[in-house]
Amino acid sequence: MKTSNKATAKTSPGKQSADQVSELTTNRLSVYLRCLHVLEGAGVNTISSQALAEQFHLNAAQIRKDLAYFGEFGVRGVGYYVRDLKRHLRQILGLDRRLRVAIIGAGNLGLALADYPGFKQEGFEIAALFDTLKDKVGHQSRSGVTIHDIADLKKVAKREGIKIAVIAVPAPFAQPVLGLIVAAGIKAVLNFSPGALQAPTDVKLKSVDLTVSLESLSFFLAQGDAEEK
Amino acid sequence: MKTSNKATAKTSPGKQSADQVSELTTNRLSVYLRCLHVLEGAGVNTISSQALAEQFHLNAAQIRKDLAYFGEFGVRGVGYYVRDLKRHLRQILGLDRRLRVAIIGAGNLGLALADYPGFKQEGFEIAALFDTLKDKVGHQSRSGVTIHDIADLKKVAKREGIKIAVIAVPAPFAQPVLGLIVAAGIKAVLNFSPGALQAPTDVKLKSVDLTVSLESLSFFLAQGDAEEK
DNA sequence: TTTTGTGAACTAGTTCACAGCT
DNA sequence: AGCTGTGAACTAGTTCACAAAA
Repeated sequence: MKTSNKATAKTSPGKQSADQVSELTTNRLSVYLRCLHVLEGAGVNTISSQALAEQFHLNAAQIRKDLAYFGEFGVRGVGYYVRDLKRHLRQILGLDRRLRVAIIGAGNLGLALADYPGFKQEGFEIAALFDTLKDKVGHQSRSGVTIHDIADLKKVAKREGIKIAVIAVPAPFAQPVLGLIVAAGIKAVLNFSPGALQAPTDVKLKSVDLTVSLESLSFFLAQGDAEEK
Repeated sequence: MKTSNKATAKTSPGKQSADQVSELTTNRLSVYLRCLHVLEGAGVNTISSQALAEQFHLNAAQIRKDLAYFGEFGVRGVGYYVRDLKRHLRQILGLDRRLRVAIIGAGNLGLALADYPGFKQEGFEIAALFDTLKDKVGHQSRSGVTIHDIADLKKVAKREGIKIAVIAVPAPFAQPVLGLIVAAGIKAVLNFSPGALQAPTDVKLKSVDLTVSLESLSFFLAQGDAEEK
């Protein structure tokens, strides 16, 4: 990084400004971290962007550019030290701490997510489930997560230090539930219910819409059928 | 559509060329269709792109452009007829037929997806579950979907006319399972396991990576914490 | 020599703005 | 008058290609 850098006024000159990092970039950081896990497991100490790109079907220039937003982690002529870069990425992604998650909706999907092993892996901890049904409240998921009354969301969220909420309720309840989440002071939400939700700008809402995904696949199939004559 | 259109050689001039429609566009078509469901339910007969955009927080020009890829569905001075456009969108998305889906992996997530009501809604039908565990094979999900041995995937897929596969197995099995899916002649796959998979070009693979989604939220929280002083 | 970090070039996607149809 | 359909302008994202560092 040249110090005589005239353009693109960076707010904090050292690194970690993250002024306006695209979501596509942050998603890729997560992918890179997973690649590094694999490499570390294979006993690799150092990796070039080129080699990383080839091994995991990525683009070398993009890897370098994504990483360069946050600092100079590479060594010219060598590449990146796997352990070092992994540590940096975990720190950038905020994974260097336990992140407590609440799942709203103790139906099929909510309970499945609560027991999903992939979450625990990288520092996420399912701290609570919430539902409205009286005969679910007080019980636990298979893995031992307690189901609370959704009316207690704010109280339990504060007590348990919950930072992320997952919406797994039927579509008509999604927007009101989001309201409760926002009122509880939670700033990051992963939504599994179909349809767009409206959230304040200081709350990060990410949606996984299974219907849209499936219909997109259906479109692909319909096109294929139409084209082949 | 002017007939004196010189550039951008369309393969089939009438409509429905869909030469190279972006995935972002097809995802939005699915969103539009859902909006139209709502409007139809509310008894609305006709809607302008402007009104549609305002009501559902979309962009009017984008709606028009997305739709114009596939034909001239609007009426100048009026807008779009809700019932008509809905029918067109269902046809474009290939939803004017039952689409049979198989879920591979009868664990928590697979079983939850099998019973997910959102799927049945728009013509999708969960026709079969697959697993390797002998004590699961032969049983049924809560909603009555039979669990087959994954070794029978090809046979059952042919018999049941399965067009879409959903991967809900632990990460290490995802790539080999995809191999079986491809060998069974299924051309559209929705993958829930973390990590990138390699598929032939004639197979459409769509991945929902929960880890990436959560880590992206974590990044957002980490940035917020770092900036507020 | 090898490989990073990065301006420049390119490609994709979105929004504007308006001619032309109803 | 009202609204679509669409080139043109703009914005975002990706890839190239190379100077500078180790």
